[in-house]
Amino acid sequence: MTDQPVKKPSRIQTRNRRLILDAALDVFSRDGYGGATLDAIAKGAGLSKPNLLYYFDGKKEIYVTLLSQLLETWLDPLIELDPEGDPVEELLGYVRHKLDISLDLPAESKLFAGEILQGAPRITTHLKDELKPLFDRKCALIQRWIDAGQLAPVDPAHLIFSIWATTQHYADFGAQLSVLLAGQDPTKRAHAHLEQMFRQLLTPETE
Amino acid sequence: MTDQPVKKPSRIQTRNRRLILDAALDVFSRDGYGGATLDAIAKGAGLSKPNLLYYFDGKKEIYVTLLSQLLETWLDPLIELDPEGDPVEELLGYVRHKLDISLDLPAESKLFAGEILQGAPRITTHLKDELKPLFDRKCALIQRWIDAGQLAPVDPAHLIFSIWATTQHYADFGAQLSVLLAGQDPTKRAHAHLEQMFRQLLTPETE
DNA sequence: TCGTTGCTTTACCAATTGGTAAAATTTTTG
DNA sequence: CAAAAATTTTACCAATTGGTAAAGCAACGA
Repeated sequence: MTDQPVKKPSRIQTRNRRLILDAALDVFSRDGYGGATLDAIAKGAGLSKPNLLYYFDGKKEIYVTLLSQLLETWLDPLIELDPEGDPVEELLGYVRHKLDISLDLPAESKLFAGEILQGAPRITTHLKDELKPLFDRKCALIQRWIDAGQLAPVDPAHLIFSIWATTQHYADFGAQLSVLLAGQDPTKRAHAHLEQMFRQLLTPETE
Repeated sequence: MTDQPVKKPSRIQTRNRRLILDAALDVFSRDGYGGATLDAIAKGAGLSKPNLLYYFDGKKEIYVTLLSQLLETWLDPLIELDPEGDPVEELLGYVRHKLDISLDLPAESKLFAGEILQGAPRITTHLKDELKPLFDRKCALIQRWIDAGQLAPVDPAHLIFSIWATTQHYADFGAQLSVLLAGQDPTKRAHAHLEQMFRQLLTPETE
């Protein structure tokens, strides 16, 4: 069973692949998959186009690599929901964490949103294999918390959707926000608002 | 001041422009602006490409026409927020209405989301001139309701963002939802969940 | 019925795009 | 250092794309 034709990558390889992926994130998130060009990515990475294609097999592979790496970062905070912790605080912590990510890494969020928007044609497999099982586990956990009376009765799946929607909104619709808020920084108020909303929704009635 | 070189459009014109815009909505919302092609739109409309360009001056004009028509439909339900009605019910009605639109017209929602996602480069003007003033007026209205004690104290702007985010999510992230919910229809539970969440958030404390 | 106008088709085209072949160069290794 | 391997450049190319020119056809008012 010694099938390891995979050599460890050279320093040059790691550096250039990194450069390419960074540039690609910029371009793909700004122009969408269809609007992005290899020339733009190559330019952004400071490489020639054929050189770029020496590291990746094509436009699609760059894109998919980017997305699947991203998906892991994306799932992490959800994984960290601790069954042992206080349910309300765990979920509010998740909201905070998600919002921080959206505010700090809008390009990543946009890339992901753009792919889903177009029907997720290139990552449905990843969604099914990685996101779905995790999602199901966390829904079950939330349901257990509710059954134990530690959480107000909410629909676990749609609660998660609401968290995703409200937090991602600050990244994905950033262009709209900056028009509507006339450029003022939404960070503090966003945090306060989501905290208020979800705390009220989740806190169980203590009679 | 008799400057009216604008003739009323012929029946053929209205029909073909409609055909084109319908096809364009399909293509743009599925492939994004950059990924969409005039050939695909022409094919969808059942016209030749040059024929299509007889009705519109180019790709961009089709797209912008589509978006600005859409923006009006988009603003309508917000306009209808009635200062005379019961605040909580008015806002919950808005949530319901928005959710219905997302569920019924996902392509429209996706088109809009896609444009914002890419920084709204082609409709910032529209946003500033039409959406912003309306948004400001409605924020002020919500604030008045709060001051009158008819609504729990929330941040008006971020409340609106949350409504937009949660309702649009069902259209824009439809591909993700259908993976996570394994195809079951989210309609009923979505309505119930959002009603529960926003009612709780908005109902003022009656002590 | 004729001429004007409006609509459609045919035949193009220049620019861009994703991608390749192979030579030239640099880096690593024995 | 010399050979082998890895990396980069140069020179391409076929397909696609947004768009045009101009001829053909249809409709309609006088």
